[in-house]
Amino acid sequence: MSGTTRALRSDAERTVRTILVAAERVLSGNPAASMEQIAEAAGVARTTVHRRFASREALVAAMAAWATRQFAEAVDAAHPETTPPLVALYQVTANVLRVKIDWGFAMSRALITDPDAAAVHARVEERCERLFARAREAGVLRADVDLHWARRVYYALIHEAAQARDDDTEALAARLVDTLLRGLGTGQGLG
Amino acid sequence: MSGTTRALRSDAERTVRTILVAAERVLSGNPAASMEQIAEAAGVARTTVHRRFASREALVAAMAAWATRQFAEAVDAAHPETTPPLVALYQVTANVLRVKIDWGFAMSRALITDPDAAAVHARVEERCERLFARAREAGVLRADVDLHWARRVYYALIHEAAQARDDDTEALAARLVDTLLRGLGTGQGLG
DNA sequence: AGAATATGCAACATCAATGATGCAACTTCT
DNA sequence: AGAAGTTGCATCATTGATGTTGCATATTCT
Repeated sequence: MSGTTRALRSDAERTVRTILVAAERVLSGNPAASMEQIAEAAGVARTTVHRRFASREALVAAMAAWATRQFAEAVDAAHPETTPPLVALYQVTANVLRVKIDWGFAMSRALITDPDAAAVHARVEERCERLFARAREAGVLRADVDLHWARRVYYALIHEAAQARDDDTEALAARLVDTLLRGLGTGQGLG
Repeated sequence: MSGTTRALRSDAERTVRTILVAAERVLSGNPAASMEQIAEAAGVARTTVHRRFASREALVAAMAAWATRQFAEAVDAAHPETTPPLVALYQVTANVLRVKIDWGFAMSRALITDPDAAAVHARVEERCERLFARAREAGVLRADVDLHWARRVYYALIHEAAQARDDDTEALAARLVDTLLRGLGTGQGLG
C-alpha cells in the first residue's frame, strides 16, 4: 500500500504483526488492559508499541482493519451469492468461525469505532441478508421466518460457537447450522 | 438486613436505588464509563455516589448482588423442578428475560467479579442443567443432543433476545423457545 | 424548633495510563 | 566497514479517573 521504506521493512512489519496478535489475545481477555500489558504480551517495550501506533485508538483501529479484511475474505471465499444457499451457509459459517476465533475482540469493536471497517461490516450484513432471503426462497428456511430474527440468531450462534476455540471449524459449523435449522427439540407438543 | 439507621432510611435507600439503576443504564452502554457519568445519569453529585459506595468495585458488586437476587427469584418463580419441562422452559425464559433486559450489565459481570453472586449463578446453572436433562428425558429435546451445547445455545438466545428490550417478554420467550426447539429451517435436505 | 441525616459543591491528594523524547546498542542492508 | 533503521531503557509531562474531606444547605423525623 505504501512505498515509504524499502530496507528493513520486513522487520518492522513482523513487529507490527506480533503486536496486533498480542493485542487481540490480551484485549479479548480484558478489554480494559493497558498498553503496558499488550506490550508485555508481545515481548516488546511499551515505547515500541507507541512508535508503531500513535495511540491506543490507532492500535485498535489497525486491529479492526486487519480483522475486517480477513472477515470479508472469509465471506468472499464462500461465494454466498452463487453457491446453493445451504452449501453457502455451511461454508460461510466455517470460514467466519476461523476468523472470529482468532479476532473476536477486533471484530466486535470494529462495528463501533472504525469508519471504514463499519462500511465493510455493513456490506457483509447485506450479503448475509441476501443469503438468508435466498435460503428462504429455496425452502431451506421456513417461509414464515422473520429474516431479522434469523440473522440475529445466526450471529448469536456464531458468537457462541467461536468461544469454543476449537480448531475443527468444520465440525463447529456443521453443528451450528444444524442447530440453526433443526433446533434442538423433537417437535413433540409444539403444534 | 441491617439496623444501623432508623430515621431517613427511606431517603438513602431511594438514592441508592436511583444510582444502581443509572449505573446499569450507563454501564450497559459503555462498560468503561466514569463515576462522573454514572452520577450525572443518576442526577446526583459524584461525591454522593462515593458516599454510598466506597469504590467503583463496590458499586459494581452491589449491582451484581441486586441483579443476582432478581435472577434467582425469576428462576424460582417458574418452579423449574416441578412444572412440566416445556412449560417450565417457557416460564423461566420469560421471567429471566424480564430481569436480563433491565440488568444485562450487572448480570454479565456478576460471574466474573462477585464471589457470592458467582455461587448463586452456579446454583442456577445447575438447575438449568437439570431442567434440560428432564426436557430430554421427556422427549422435548432430542435424545442425541449435547446438553452442554444446548445450554450454551439457550444462553446465547437469551442474550440476543434481551437486546430487543421489548416489554412483551412473553412473546419474546415464545419465539425464543420455538427457535430453540424447532430451529428456523424446514428440514429439507438435512438427512 | 431542634436533632439527625443527606446532599451539593469545591478543593485536594493520588494514581495509573498515555504519549513523547533522547540515547545507546543492536541488526540488517549495501 | 558504513549507513539506515529498529529496539530497549530511562525519563518526563499530561491527563483523566478515583477517592477523601470540610462546609454550607436542605430535608425529614421527633
